[in-house]
Amino acid sequence: MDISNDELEEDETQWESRFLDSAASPAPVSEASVNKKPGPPHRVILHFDLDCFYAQVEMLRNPALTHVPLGIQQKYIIVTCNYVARERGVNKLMSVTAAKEKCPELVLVKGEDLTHYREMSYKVTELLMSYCPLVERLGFDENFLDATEMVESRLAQTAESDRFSFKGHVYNHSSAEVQASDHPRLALGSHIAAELREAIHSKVGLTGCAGIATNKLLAKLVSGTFKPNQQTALLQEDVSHVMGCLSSLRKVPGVGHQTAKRLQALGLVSVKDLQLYPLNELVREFGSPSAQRLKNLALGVDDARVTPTGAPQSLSDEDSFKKMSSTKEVLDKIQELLSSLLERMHKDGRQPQTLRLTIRRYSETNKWFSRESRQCPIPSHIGQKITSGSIEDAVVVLVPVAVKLFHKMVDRGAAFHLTLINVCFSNLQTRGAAVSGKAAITSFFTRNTSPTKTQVFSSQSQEDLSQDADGRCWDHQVSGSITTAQRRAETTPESSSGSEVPVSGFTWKQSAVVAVKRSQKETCSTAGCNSNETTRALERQVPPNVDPEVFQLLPEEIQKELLSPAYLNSLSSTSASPSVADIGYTSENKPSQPFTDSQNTEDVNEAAGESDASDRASSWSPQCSAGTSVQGETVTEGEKLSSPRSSDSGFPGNVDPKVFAELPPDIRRELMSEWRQQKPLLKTPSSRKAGRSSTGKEKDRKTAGRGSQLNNLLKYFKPS
DNA sequence: CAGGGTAGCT
DNA sequence: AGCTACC
Repeated sequence: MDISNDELEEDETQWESRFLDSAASPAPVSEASVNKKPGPPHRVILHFDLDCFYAQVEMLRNPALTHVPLGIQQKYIIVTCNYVARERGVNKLMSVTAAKEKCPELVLVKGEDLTHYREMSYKVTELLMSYCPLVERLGFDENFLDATEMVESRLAQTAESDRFSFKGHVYNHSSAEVQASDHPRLALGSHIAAELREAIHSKVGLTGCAGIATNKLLAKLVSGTFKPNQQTALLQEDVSHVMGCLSSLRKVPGVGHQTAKRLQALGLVSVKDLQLYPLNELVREFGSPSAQRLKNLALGVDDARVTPTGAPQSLSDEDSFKKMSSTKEVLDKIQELLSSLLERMHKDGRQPQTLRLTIRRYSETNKWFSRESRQCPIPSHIGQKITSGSIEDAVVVLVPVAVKLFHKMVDRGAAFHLTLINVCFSNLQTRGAAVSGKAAITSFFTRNTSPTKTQVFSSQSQEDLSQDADGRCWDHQVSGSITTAQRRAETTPESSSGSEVPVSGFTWKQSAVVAVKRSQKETCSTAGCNSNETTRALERQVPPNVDPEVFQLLPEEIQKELLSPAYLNSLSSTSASPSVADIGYTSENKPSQPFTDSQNTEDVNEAAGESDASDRASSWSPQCSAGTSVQGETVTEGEKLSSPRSSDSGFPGNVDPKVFAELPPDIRRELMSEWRQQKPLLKTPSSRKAGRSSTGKEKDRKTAGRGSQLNNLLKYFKPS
């Protein structure tokens, strides 16, 4: 059976002319056919997969770990380990106890905080993007790169005698025996892969594998053929061999557990089974698009393009645990997660427009995997607190919102048993300001910056409300209370005045930890331990639209904050936007729509964003890309680097590819980084509906008003 | 599934 | 909002 005809060698002149056509006429190339069928025949796709990524990062951070068996631990499992540990029988996703049995000398490093992994991961992606914009991330440790145009341009420039060998392995062949001249594109692809792996090693310090093939599926399948730090190219003639070697359908990327089960129900277990199964029957089970895709995957056919990933579309933070069943714990956890998330969000520079809270409930009858979530819009005046750096203000306001979302899933007064909480910001809005671009770019590299100077409140949180699992704890009168004055003395020893509490030297997160520890000695909340009159007095003071129960759960300082004239004013000053009430303080039917009234958002942003150019110039100072700079050099073939095709590549339509290719690598990188910020807006699929209010001015706003260096660079761009 | 993320489709 | 998939 002739598999994948469409992927086999085609008439080259036809492809050449198509390529030239689209390169010559940048304008058209209907974006209608956005992610399918399009591409040139003969793509060259690279898949990069870093070796035991987390372990490598930890070994770079602490070279003493390099030669000891090392495991990266998240909770009770080893998520990955270095090769020393693997030699001793340790494997990925092994329980800590099993791993320690196998290898008692195993050194463990906690890997729950992903910050360093995320930073290194983006360094790799951005390095790749400095060579070619078509880079798609898959997790933190894998990247696809569409090298088609790089290959074509080398093909045009390289003498035949210079390109007749493969670098690295060739699947199923001893690569000496392969005539590279029969497979010039893949052979050149293997050279590019080798260069890029070397660049990753020399500039970021990480090793990894690569696969070279004609589509993503194949490149990925083949990349791990030879494992640490090697690469493998796949010739078309060996496609059926690769697919046939897969031990089950589950091994086909794109076929997950559920799909494999449904296929199994149809009697299909091997790849060959699926290849031979009648398409119409498949359509019956999966519908036409999915059926086609599945069958193609089994054949090694994959039309999916390398879709530039761009900046993340959401930021989330989560924690899992054996059991959480008190409201107090939930509140504390939400506060912890939100605090670190807000810090990340601030560094990113974009403004989240929706907040989502996800939980996983315990259930003995292995029903666990299911999660529930609730989300709500974030009014822009609150979002602005994040981008502007008022992180504490944002925490103050968002914690109760998140608690409210929690109570949309878990009844007050009902017992619960959670095993996970996740907090997520999404619907991220790039603002017109230079600030956002800079912050977002540097966010992946920069280390923790200046500590927060002032601490508006010390979070103690209501210890004892926690109480019973019945969840109604905040309703009872609690004895053993301490006085407000005592509490203040304990929680804010730095100052006797409650109004301004400067806590220098602590970041917010650190103070939060400190505060929580202190709070463990406390016995009750402000509300909980007050007499009836006091409680009523407080209730009278509940800010408009704030759920009194939620309000009472809050630390006193937060309550004060919410009652402050400044805060109350902020509610009314943005009359056109939803008040806090709209995002979940009141109980029923708020619109679950993301906040879409962008008009006044724009106004404010514009005002804030158009700071003068000199400010922005400093934002673009060189160290923005420090650490990964691809300084001068090595792109030895600098002039050979092919330029991205502007038409269907997803590359900004207004870039001049020739000019771009000639820019110094670090400048290219910077542009790519910048572009990455815009990319989500350019993406077709879902981001289209989100966030943008059909004022098709997006592009103009973005390209206008960037940093001065960028403005200089922008002269290379044709007006779109 | 474990764990802490992501993205896309429905 | 949930599911499926990927790492």
